[in-house]
Amino acid sequence: MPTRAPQERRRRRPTASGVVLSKELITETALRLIGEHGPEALSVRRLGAALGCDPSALYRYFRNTDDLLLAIADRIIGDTMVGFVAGPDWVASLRDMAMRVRAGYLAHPRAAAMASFRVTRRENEFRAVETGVGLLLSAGFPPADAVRLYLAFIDTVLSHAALDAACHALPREQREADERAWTEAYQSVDPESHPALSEVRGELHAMAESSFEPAVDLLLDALAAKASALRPRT
Amino acid sequence: MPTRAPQERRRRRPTASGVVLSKELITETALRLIGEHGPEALSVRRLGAALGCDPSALYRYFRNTDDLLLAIADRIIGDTMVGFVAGPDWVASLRDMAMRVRAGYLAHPRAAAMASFRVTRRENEFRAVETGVGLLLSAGFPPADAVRLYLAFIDTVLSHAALDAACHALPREQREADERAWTEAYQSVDPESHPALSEVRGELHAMAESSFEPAVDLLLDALAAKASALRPRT
DNA sequence: GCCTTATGTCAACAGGATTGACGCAAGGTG
DNA sequence: CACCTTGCGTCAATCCTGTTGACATAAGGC
Repeated sequence: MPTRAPQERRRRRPTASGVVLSKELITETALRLIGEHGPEALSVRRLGAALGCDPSALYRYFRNTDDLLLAIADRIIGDTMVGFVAGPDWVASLRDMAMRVRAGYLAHPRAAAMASFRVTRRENEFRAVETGVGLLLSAGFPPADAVRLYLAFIDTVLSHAALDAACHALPREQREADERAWTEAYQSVDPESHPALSEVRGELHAMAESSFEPAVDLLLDALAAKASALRPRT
Repeated sequence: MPTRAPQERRRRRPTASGVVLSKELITETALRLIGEHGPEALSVRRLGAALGCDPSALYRYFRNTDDLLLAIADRIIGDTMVGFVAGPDWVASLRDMAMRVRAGYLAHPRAAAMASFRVTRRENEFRAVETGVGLLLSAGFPPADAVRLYLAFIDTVLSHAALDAACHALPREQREADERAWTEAYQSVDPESHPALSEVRGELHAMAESSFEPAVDLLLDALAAKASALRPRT
């Protein structure tokens, strides 16, 4: 008879409220907590209460809160990349990756704001790096360039996604006030002291929109140009 | 006799240690504290200790710690763009702007990390938009494009700077652990399941570095290419 | 059925932000 | 010069936070 894997062998004693804890249940609950009540709602005490266990029980599963945070971040990465398959067109595939990451962050705006700049060192991040670097290698970049360019790409994607997520996490009134600023406050600039702003006055409303797609497309343009410089004729 | 401005009229009683408090002294001390002892050294208690006053005295000057943080952020923005003048080369000028923003954020990472996603709508932001849009107009872009492209540019700069700042704001152990991950944990990948990672193994240390300059340069490359497509021969 | 040990619980600690009451002294006023 | 208002520094208290060590108990292999 096959012995079960060690991590499945672990005994899971139910808590006082009858729940059986697991890493998965904890990260899920944490994500739900953040989504419902904001990032400041995430504390070991509140998480324990939401799970129906003593706060200190969490330390049997995560070394500390940072460890928990990384697990949450990795779960978001995993969710966003579910069902993704790299196609033959590396630029289109990277673009698909970018749009997925953004969608994943927008689905959990508040968690994204906390975790977007961390290296999770976990399986899902592993796979994302593998995929992205693989695409750049397939484009013909040598390893050193593939790594550097992937980093520039993914950081742009992650940080822009975090920016979008942060905006979505703002209270509605504040977000609308920020948007109105571009179409109202900025309209009455003095042409003398601010000639450029005055000249583009009619277009400033575009500043209220997300720059995610333009920025990613500019970056992909630059990558494509670099790649075709590598192989002048294909 | 001219009456002094209300804010100058305020009485400033010296603290027990003889210091006379002010908004300026408090923000300066907070920045010094962060610079000397790391970002986690900023707490009301420690700030009070550094100033030689009771922690609660700070609440006479700032509504709460968030208010204090915004004051600090505003000071950083001001410092960042001091002395900047746009030159004739629009690409170089945008690059200069980018590097200044980053330097300003990195000098005070924690404050930057917390405030970088907000729209200030104050004079400094005003001037930055004026300058940046003006540079793109001078490059020959029509108003609508100048606005959209400036947005993509500045968001990339701001969000990458925030990303860098956020990494620098991490406690040292966490940051070092994140960096080590690329040279250690990621080294032992299975070549079978992760062929691309395995191929670039020797270059992964680059992932621990900042992608700010590569990303900004890629974006500027793309902008320059777009501009020269506008005016094939100058 | 026993023994090991994983794991949930409890109590405690240090340090965080914030607030309300208190009282000193700074400064305008007469 | 003396008085009175009030700005503001101080103190003490409250309620949070993460984290740890001792303890108890049940799960599961034998």
